[in-house]
Amino acid sequence: MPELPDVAIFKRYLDATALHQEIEDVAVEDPYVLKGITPEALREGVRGHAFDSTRRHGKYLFAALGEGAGGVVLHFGMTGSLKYFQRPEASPEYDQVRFHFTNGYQLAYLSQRKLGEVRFIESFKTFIEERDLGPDVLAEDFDYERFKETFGRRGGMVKSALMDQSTLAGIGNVYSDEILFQMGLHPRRKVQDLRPEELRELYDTLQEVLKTAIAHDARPADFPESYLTPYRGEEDCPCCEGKLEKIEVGGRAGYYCPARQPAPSDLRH
DNA sequence: AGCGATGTTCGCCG
DNA sequence: TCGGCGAACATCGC
Repeated sequence: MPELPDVAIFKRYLDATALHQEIEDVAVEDPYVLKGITPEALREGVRGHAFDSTRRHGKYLFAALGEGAGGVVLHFGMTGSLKYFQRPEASPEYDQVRFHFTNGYQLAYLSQRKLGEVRFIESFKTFIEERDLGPDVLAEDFDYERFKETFGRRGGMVKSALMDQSTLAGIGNVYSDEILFQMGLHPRRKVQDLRPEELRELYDTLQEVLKTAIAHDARPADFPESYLTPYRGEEDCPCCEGKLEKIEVGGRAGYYCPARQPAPSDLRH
């Protein structure tokens, strides 16, 4: 479930495995996942270089080749991930792009449903601007003032606003539900109806939830017992004796606890 | 066999 | 100009 915490773990994984390894070749299984570049041009761009640092912005991971050589942007869609391996029998299914290193290892970009993308770009900063991505919600300089400026101006429902990547970068369907559950905020509350202290608490909660997820390697099974995510799709609420509700918000399935996250008055009649 | 799924984009409408 | 909505993208699992 590649949202910010998952991509943060992919970043750590790439940093611990494929960094500083000379790239010998690139194999593209399905060019469909390559956007804006041909397999040949990608190979031309990376061969002989090494990934020398990585950066993450929201759900995007950038692996830089260093010294103005550009780099590779990875986006994981709904089903993407990375695997670093050596022996052919360890080769994963659904690999779309493989970077072969001179040490005999490969880094595979996997995407079972091909909704992710791989790009070759010059500048990550430019890419972020062109994509119109909002601030990364775990960036150093993303303070409460910044949150108020961007998110606080939003109209619409709080769940939809949290998931809008041009407002805030990094939060998707699963973590928006978790953030709202932890705070006890109904997904259909209007952003403009939030009291100042609620807006402040939302900022604190979203940071706390994302950091907690990363601290648990973005593995829902390891999340604290008070977390909703492992219970998505199940009936019983982890916080009380009641049942979770499933509703549609902005075309996405949202799960919440009606007891903990009371509906706003304008939704009752 | 049909439907839903963790993501993004685009066009249409109010 | 923004937000809501539905469809589209590709594919798999239930």
